[in-house]
Amino acid sequence: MPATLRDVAERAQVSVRTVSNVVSGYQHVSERMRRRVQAAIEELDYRPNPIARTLRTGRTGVLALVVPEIDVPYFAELAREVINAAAVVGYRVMIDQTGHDRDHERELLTGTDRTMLFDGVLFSPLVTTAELLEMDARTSMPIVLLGEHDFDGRYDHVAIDNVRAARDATAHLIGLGRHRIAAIGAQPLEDYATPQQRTAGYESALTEAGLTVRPEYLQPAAHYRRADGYDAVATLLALPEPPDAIFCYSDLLAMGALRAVFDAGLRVPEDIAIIGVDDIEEGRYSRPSLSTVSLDTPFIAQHAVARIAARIADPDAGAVEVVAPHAVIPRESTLGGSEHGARAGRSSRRRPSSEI
Amino acid sequence: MPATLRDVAERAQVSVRTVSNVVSGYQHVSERMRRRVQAAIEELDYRPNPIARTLRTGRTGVLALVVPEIDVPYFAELAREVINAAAVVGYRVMIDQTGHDRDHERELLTGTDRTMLFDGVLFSPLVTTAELLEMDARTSMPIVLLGEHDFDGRYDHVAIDNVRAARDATAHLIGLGRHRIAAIGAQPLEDYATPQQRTAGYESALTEAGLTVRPEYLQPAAHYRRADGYDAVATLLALPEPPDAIFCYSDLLAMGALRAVFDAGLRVPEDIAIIGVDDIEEGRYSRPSLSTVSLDTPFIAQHAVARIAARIADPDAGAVEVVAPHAVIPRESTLGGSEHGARAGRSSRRRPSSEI
DNA sequence: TTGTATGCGTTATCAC
DNA sequence: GTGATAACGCATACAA
Repeated sequence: MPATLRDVAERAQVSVRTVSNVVSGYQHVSERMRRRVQAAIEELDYRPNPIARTLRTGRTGVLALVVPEIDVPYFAELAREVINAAAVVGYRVMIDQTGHDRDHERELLTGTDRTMLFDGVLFSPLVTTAELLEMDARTSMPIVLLGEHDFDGRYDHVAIDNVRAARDATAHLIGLGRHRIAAIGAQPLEDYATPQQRTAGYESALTEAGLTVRPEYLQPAAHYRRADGYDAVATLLALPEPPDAIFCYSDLLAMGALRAVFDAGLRVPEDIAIIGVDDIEEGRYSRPSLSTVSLDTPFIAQHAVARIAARIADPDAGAVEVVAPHAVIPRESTLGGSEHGARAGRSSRRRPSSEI
Repeated sequence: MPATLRDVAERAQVSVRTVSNVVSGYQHVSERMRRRVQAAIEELDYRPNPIARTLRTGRTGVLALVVPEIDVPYFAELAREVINAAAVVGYRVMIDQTGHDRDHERELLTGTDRTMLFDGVLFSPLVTTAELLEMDARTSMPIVLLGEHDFDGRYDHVAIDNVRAARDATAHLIGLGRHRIAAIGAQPLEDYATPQQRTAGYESALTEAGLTVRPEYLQPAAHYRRADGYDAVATLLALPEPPDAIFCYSDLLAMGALRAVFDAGLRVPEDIAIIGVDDIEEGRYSRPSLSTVSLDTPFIAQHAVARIAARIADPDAGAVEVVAPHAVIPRESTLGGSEHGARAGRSSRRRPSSEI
């Protein structure tokens, strides 16, 4: 049976009020009292009950980070940074995995969920813009959206300029002299914002360069995992005129694509150049190392935590949008080279800037 | 202001007791009452406060999963499975990242941590056996150890037979006809159990095969990340007589090793065969695909959750040890082949068995 | 500066 | 089957 505040008070011959003051570091406590209480606390091995404290104060000190799948490296790396950033300002993080389940996502946002014990949620959503806007923003808890863009300003979010990122990636491929440029990751049946924006950027880069947009080069991917990238490449290679470059909407898709091209007996980048998005660590060690668009994950994490803390402090403040920088990182999968050991692209993590 | 039980009671003209009964699905409630209460609940959009419930019942419904780094794929994949397994039995999971900080680990175990709001912890430890045993098991919360072995039976744990796994991996390399077999991942300065056990297995396999154990072939690795594997290989290749095979204590080390061998202008497996441990998805797509010892992560997750649930239900029950099966999965990094497209080793996840 | 008393929203123990 | 009421452990308004 753990000791309570009252136990300590009895032991130290003081009131619970005083003990509480000591525990929460209240200023106006005499040194004598403080020592007496402190002694009792240690003798009884007293530790405050966070649940009771929360019931009283209404704050849990816990943030939720909601991601589709925690074992997708980008989300895992994001989670790592978020946990660290949150710790700095005294928050713990609870990771929630939606598994692409839209009901689960909605439940979290609307607060229907019964086990809602966090002060705010950092949400890396799949749910559509439309659905989010449908929700009554008043009743739901503090939310910061991650990675999305183009909301109407009702929610805080730390966004990526998806359109520009996609355009930059595609432009990089065009700059290499490629003309048959495919894209993997579109999701025509759903109205998720991110893939749509990336497709828009991809197409605008082609158009700007005077290249025609070929529908058969726009390969959908159910999820953004390696197997999806692998399968998409198989489809592309079966085309009468296969692409000579592929822009993958995620690095993980690209890892699958890399292997698929290899399994087809072709070379990267000689036959097909490949670029991804995310700059996960895996891509710095793969063969060939993966060209990518780096998203500044520490930046995203820090700003997300700062935003949610501000939102919790003042629920009525206006929504803020922060755009995280991105940068094209060319490596072997587009530049080639290093066919035996340049240790290319293994540089440690840089701070990406917005410039390409 | 969210509605409370009392609000609902007033609205429905019943006592709070009755409302509580309806909410928690109590049996003996008349149909008429139930409907009346249900209506009031919906009208007021009432949702029970989990904090208050927890204060009363003493149970949070939350488990902590403690791992060194969430962005290490093995832990991310484990986390995914644990979250899923926990959801089945009605638990949520809070992921805690210790960042290799032993104080942090100890704090979690001894319950010094102030924000302790979970019913039990699944612990994938770095902390030593000795330190764990020092702690007073009575005062700490329900714990299940993951991946460790050879405790004295005071803690539940879901273990891997690390010695055998390492021996099997090494034996696989020996079976290929390799004689200069190195190992990466030892940590001579610390007394972590896992690396010690793997080293023991590695050495016993060599000895059994009549090969000499060469100290210079036992490469330490500070952590188990790609960069550590990369650097260790550099050291091994500088040896007067470099190895012709390497057993890496984790797949992630192996991914770094693969790239390092390539950067040195050598081939895997022709010049150096490589095998890892964990069977992370990344290794099924790498070039060459990675031979590994598969640990049955779903098995580990399910048993861990079952154990912790049992422990929570009966804190005084005897400690139980479960040993998860493992299996050597040979792929291109030891077998070779597929130098242009066999799609080898891309089979979907099997249930590994203990047989090699 | 410290003590007393009330309430946070539930569940559970009694009665009826 | 349902109603009143006492905890759960803490923080704080109000008194002293």
